[in-house]
Amino acid sequence: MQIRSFDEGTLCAACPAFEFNVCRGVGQVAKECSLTALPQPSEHTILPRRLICRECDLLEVIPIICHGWAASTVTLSDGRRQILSFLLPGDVVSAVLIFEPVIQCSVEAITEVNYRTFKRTEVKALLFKNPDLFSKLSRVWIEEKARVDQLAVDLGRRAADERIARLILNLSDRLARRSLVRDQMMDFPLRQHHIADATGLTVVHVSKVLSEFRRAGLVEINERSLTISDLTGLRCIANMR
Amino acid sequence: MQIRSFDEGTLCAACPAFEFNVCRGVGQVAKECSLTALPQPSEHTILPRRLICRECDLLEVIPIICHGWAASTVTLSDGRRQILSFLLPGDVVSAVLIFEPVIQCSVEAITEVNYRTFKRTEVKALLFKNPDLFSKLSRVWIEEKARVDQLAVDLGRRAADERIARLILNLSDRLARRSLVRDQMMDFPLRQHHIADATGLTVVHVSKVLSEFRRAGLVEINERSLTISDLTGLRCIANMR
DNA sequence: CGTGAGCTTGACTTGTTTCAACCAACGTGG
DNA sequence: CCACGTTGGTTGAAACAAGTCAAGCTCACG
Repeated sequence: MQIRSFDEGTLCAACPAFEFNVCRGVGQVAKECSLTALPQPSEHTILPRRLICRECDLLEVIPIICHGWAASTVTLSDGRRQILSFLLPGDVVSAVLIFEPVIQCSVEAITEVNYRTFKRTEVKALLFKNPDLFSKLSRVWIEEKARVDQLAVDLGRRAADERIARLILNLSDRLARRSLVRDQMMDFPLRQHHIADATGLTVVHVSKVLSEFRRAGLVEINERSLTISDLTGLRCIANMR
Repeated sequence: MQIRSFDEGTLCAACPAFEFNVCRGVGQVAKECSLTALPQPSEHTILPRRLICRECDLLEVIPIICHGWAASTVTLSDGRRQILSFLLPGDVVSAVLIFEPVIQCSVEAITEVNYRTFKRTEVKALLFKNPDLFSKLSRVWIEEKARVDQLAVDLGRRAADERIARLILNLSDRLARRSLVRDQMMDFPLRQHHIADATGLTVVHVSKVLSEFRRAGLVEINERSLTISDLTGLRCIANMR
């Protein structure tokens, strides 16, 4: 299964921001989302572990992921790292960039990542002319905020197994909305250290919990792909306990 | 020291959202922020521990705190609670409400709270006519997001004493911007359970850490007020370790 | 063939929670 | 007036979840 990429039609419906990606070259979609006014976005490809941008960078541009996974991260002076969100195909790197040129966290490619960038000034101008686009982008923005809120609750008040179970379920949901899940099986390029950094745990502990999940028949992980074998069980761990 | 209220001129400068509060009745400020088009906001006062709104409420209105402290909280089914932010005089309850009527967390008064509400439709309409107001509100929105991001990092990657030190310093900064700090002394209506819920710790542990801080001569807390006696020391604990 | 990144496992340590008891302040109602 | 419950804070002992350290394994890569 190699569906780390995007299915344009579906994504456009599931993920408002993605309209940016397809606003050129895909006639049908372009008409729908009235973004044809934007000039051709510039396209970039970067290797795993490389940075798309780094903390405090001045970006005159809004990057949107087209292909691959990335993570937005914050690193403390002593090396501790927190991943604030995983970016999937169709995600805006950060909706904040629409109004503010300086980004507060680094964005690192997990897989090979292909992304396109739009000039902020142009997007902003278009935004005011087009209330439909405006409401779509504000939804993106609101969802982004809701996810960090949720993350804070998870990190503040949930145990290790809950956090990991929820991470898996969240990713699975987001991938499913992009039609990137088939039979509970999905592409899963995360290393355990990504999971650790996203859940505020250590790699060692993540390994132990994941082994436990596997032993309990909840998930199977191999070859950069993950299958949820016991959805109910996983949900159960994720919600309560 | 009883400065839990606001100094209108200062707040208006320090805190864009506060202009909403003063847009009526304060001629000078009203002219500056061109919000006179908005009808008189409705005013409310509620007692400590009461809710301003609850999770999933449908709010056709945007509340802004004028006086007192509140907290926006999320509560899990088993009673675990996480405070996502403390709301001080001049704060919008949640910038999300400008575009989205349903609020994702409860907002609870800590002290007696006085707040005013503005109809979302009216604010929204005004927003499009007034790019200056727009950019001010987007700054509020961005700051709100930055704070949750920071919270997530703290909860994910920092130890108990760091979290508590940072909470105190953050509040002190925000109060200082509102001229509510004199000689490192500020009104501090938080109970230890608020600190616990904000830092993802237990009340017992908060008590221990705070006692430690007091013993080390970092802070003094009494009678609902807090003094930072050793700013450098506190900063040191907050940043590194 | 060596090197480095990633994963697993076990033994041990530590930070935080849990449980419990106790005290102080406060308001309420008899 | 006292008795009482409630809320908030403190402290200590024991339990536990997660971290640290360390060793060993696989795999990919040059």
